[in-house]
Amino acid sequence: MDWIFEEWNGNTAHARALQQRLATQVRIQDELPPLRLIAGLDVGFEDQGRITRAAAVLMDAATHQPLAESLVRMPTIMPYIPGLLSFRELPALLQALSALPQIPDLLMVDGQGIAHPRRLGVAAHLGVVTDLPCIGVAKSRLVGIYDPLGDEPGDQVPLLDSSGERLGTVLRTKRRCNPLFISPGHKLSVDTATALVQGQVTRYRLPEPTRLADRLASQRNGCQSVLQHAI
DNA sequence: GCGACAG
DNA sequence: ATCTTGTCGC
Repeated sequence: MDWIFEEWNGNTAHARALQQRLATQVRIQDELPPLRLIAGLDVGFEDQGRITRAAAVLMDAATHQPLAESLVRMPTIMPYIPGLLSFRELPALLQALSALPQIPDLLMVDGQGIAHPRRLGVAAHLGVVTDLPCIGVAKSRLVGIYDPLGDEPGDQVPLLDSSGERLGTVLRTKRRCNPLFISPGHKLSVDTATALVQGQVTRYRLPEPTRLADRLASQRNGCQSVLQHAI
């Protein structure tokens, strides 16, 4: 259990088995408590990947304004392996989340939710571990099939399992930009997750929470605060 | 066996 | 993800 957060022992079979057990705890539901605070989360790297940086940005859900932010750095514990991303990023993400001054009502993570080979993408894993509503906002596809989608912002098509099961939504948020792959991580449904993401999109491809977290976690353009009054 | 493959 | 300049288009 904790072995994977300590020192990566190369046992991918064990990691996959753990994912299958945790996927059992993912809850997909329509009801969602009133939300005032959303946290956007993302991870970046420094020193050629040896250092992992995780950023969390606390947002006012209604105004899209950042209220607080946190940035943590720690040694990278394992390499990137498709399907096992959460084990690589979760430790840092949990630290960044706990460093926020308040507990958010909803999390939006850069990566997949249940649109994953074993239904436990990083957003689903983080949701189960924290027991908070969580949405996966990925910039590209890991699994699933989908039909071509329109060019207008708001256009969307379902992301399906090979057996036709609904995994998420392929959503166009901006013209001439590749679509986003939205999937529930925990405590919400595909439709709720999609609507909530759309509600946080302004003029950019990414919804504000993950857009700001991405900006903060990224090594490029230095480590700038995303808080307005901080400039 | 061959390709696909979040970040 | 990250290494990197200019460049095409709104």
